[in-house]
Formats: sequence, structure tokens, C-alpha cells
Amino acid sequence: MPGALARLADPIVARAGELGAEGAVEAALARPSIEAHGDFATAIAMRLAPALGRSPREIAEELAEGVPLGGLIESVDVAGPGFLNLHVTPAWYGLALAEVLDRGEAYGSGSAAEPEHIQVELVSANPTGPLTVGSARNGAYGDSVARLLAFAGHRVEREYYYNDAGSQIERFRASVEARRRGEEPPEDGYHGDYITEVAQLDGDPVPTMLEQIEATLRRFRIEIDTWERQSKLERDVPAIIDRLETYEAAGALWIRSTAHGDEKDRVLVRSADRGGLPTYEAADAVYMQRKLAVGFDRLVYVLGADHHSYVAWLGALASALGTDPARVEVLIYQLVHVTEQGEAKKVSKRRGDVVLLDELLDEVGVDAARWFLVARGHDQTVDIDVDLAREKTQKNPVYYVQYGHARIAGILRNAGAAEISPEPPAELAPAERDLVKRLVDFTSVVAEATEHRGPHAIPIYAVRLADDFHRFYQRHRVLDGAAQAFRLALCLATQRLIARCLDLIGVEAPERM
RNA sequence: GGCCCCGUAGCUCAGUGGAGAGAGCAACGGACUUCGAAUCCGUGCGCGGAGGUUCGAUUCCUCCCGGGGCCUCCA
Repeated sequence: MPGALARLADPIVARAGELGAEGAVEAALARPSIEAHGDFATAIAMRLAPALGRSPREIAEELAEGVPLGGLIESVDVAGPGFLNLHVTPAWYGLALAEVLDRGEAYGSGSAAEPEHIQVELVSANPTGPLTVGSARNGAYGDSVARLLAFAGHRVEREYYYNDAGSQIERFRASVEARRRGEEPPEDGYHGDYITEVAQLDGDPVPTMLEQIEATLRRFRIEIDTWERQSKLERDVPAIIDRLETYEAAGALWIRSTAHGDEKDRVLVRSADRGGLPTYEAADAVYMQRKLAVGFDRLVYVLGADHHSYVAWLGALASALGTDPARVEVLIYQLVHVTEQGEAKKVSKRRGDVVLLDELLDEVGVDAARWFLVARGHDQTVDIDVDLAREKTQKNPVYYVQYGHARIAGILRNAGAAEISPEPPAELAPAERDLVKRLVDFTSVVAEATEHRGPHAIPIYAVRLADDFHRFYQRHRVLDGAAQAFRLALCLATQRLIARCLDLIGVEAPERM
């Protein structure tokens, strides 16, 4: 909790202790939707009522008596079933704004109780073709989670895991070879136009594809720290098998993952009549072992909803490897559906029936694409209508938020070296109060977004922040009068938080638009 | 059949065990001689259905209905 809010809550919590409340008591301060209910409200009296065996109203009355009035708190009311409504003074707004400015870049950061070394594995699309919009959601979501974790104080590394051995890859190579010979790719091969382009170049097409993918990710503002490939891991499959409980059935080697909570046992080595090669899951086992050996406290896997059975599998695998499954976190996001002229497109790389991330970026730009892909909950399916992509772009709220940032930049340019001070005027206008309270919200918003792995809360907050700013701007002239220094401070704090929000989701904060 | 996600305004979506549920888009009507109009202001009885837990449920639990996904010795 920011200091400014703690200053309001602490006396109430202390008073609750005097009344006999035990354990961790929290006076969660919420912002009421109705102005008459004060600047902040808490339902603490209702929560304490059962334990104290008294009526909520009565408790609230006594809590209110413990609230010191005059300095930061103007008045306190008991309302409804036992709400405590606080009205704060201009001095409180000054304190809150000063806190935002004083902490600077660090405002809202460091929410991690115990900083961890975390690996976020993201995208990890097979290099059998360029990245699709499906992978883009993985990237936008996973990268934003990684940014949030880093902001919270964790040490974060991003890894991309790719398959460079296996049937899909062989089909891909065979398809390129066929094109090089001037033939059609095999029926079960890859038929996209990019196959023809890759065929123009010599050598193994897999590294070529990977370079393209990395370039696209950079363009999408995702920096991968390390790359891991399946063929390398497969060498250690025999060693990992020795450590796991396995059995043979139908000629294949299985892991008894159900003993560790999995939904089903899984094949690690295929039967001879299916080639006798290790499966993807066998590589998973080696891979997880390797990640753990690096010393990460936490392993984050970012996977699409089509992989949801991996939640059970990776948890079971962690357990089978003798580590706490709680260290393994699988983040599932719902899939992206692409429609064109009202028709759903099946996102199949093999058929070449895909919308590529690069195409989307050409069409709408990086800022709008990242915003769009991260602005809704990861549990929500995303629809992209290719035909409407550009039109929708014009209405993307990202521009509303960026405009707020640019507008403030303009004001600050005009302000030159004018004094900036959080010292509050005798009276604050409603728009000024709303804006300060919004700034104060940031700390809890970003902490919860991190905790829930829900980066979509950031753009939602950013829109509200920009909204409060635009309204303030409309009603009050900044560069004029006695309140100028305070209003400039308000602008500066707002600009910094908008920039912070945008950075957390990989969007730029322009000085001009 | 089993498992996962979703069902909130005309559309796309936020939201929280608390008071009277929000935003964008679309629609209509207003506001620029003034720091950037990519802006602002006004107009909105909507939490799929039925039970349950609770002082209080849109939120938690159960069931039902509807939509999407997964249940390969694919990756």
C-alpha cells in the first residue's frame, strides 16, 4: 500500500486492534462509486463483526472515533450497514502527489514480497513457418507478464524453445526440398507461399526460419534472452528415463505420470513400429530438469488453451523430478480466432491458411497490435477480423492513452523551467481530486495485475488514467494562475504513469503524435 | 462421456463477497479567438437459467442451457 493510503488506514487498523480484533486486520480502502460516500471507504467493520460478536454499525462508530481529523482526514462518516467513509483534505492530495513524484521511476514497483529468479518461456512456436497472430498473443501476453514480474522486483529471463527435430520439422524440410526441385510439397507437408521463398535460399531452412522469427519478435518488442532446441535435449533422454518411473506397454515406453496427478500416462519413447524415437514429452522431461538445474526459483510456461492438459502434465513432471510443483506455473490463454469476410479461418500453418504477425504489424502497427492482444483477459477468446483490422485500429484506445501522454509533453514543453510542486492549493477541484486518486490506484493495480498474471488490467487502468487527465485538462488551465505549480506536478506524475503503463505492455509513449 | 475457458448495454469487452454494475465502439444532440478537438459534455434499468452458502452474491458452490477448446505413440 502506498504511504498516502497507509496514513489513512493505519489509525483504523490500530483502533481495530484496541477493540480486540486479532490476526492480520486490513482496512482495505476502496473508492466508492458514489461521491457522497466519501473519497475512500472501508468495510472493515462488517468483516470484524462476526469475530467481535458485535453489530457492524457499533464497531464502525468506535472505529470512527479513532480517526484523527484535521490533518489528512476532513471527516469520517458511518453509513449503511457499517461502512466507514473518509473525506480527505487537500493536504492528503499533496502528500499523495508528492509520493508519486518522489519515487519517480520506482513508483509502484517492488511489490514482490520475495524476489525470485524466474524463467518465462514464451511463444516457442515451431520454426516451420513465420509467426502467426496466434503466437502473437502468446508473445504479447507472456512478454507483458514478464515485464510485470521484472517491475515487481523479480529477475526474469525469457526463453524460446523450439522443435528442430521431429515429424513436423521433417515435413517442413521435405516441403522446402520439393520446391527446390520444382515439385509440389508432399500432401502432408507445408503449402504456404513462404515455402517457395525459403526454397530460394541454400541450406537447412530451419535456421533461416528462426532468424525470421527472431526478427519478427524484435519488431514486436520481445527480446528473447535464450533459445533452447529440442534436438539438443533429446541426447539426454536416456539419462532422464533412468530417473523416472516408467513401464513398457504396446511396445512403447511410458511414464507413470498419473502417480503424480496427471490425467493420463504418457509415452516417452515410441514403439518400434512408430519409429522408436523419443516423444515431445520426453524432451519436456529433460528440458524441465535442465531449467531446474539452472537454479530458477520459478518456471513459467505460457501456452495456448489447446495445451491445457499440459497444466497437469508439467505439474506431474515437476513432482516426478522431485521438485515442488508450485514452482512450475502454466499460464493458459484462450486462442485467437481469425475471420475474414465473416468466415472463420482455420489457423493452420501446414495449409498456409494463416494470418502472419508481420502482416498484422504492417496493417495496424506494433502499438495497436500489442494493445489489442493484451487488453482483454487471457481467459477470453480473441477474434480478429482481418477486413476490419485497419478500421478498428483508428478506434484503438491505445491512441487515446498515447494522446494523453503527448498532450502533457506539449504542456511541459510550454512550461519551460516553470516551478513544479506538489504543494496543494487551499481547495482542489473535483477533476484534480479524481486524478490524484487515480494516480494512487496505480500501485495496487500493478501489484494485482502481477499477482494474477493479468496484464490486461494495465491498459484498462491506463484508459481511466488518460480519461481523468483529459477531463482535468478540459476544465482547468494548467499554465496559469496560482495553481500552476501544483497542476504541473499533476501533469508530470500522470505522464510518468502513462508511460509506465504503456511500457509494461510493450507500447511506446510518444512525445508528439 | 471426461476436463479447461466463456456467457454482463445494440456490438466488443472490463469489473468486485459490499452501498445505486462500468468503458470503448455504434446512434443522436451539444462544446474549438484560450496550454494539442486523436479532446470534452449530454442521452443507457443489462449480470444466460434454477437452487445453495452469506448480514450481504453479478462475484463463491451445485445443477441446467448455450458458445469455444482439449482428450494423438502430433508438436
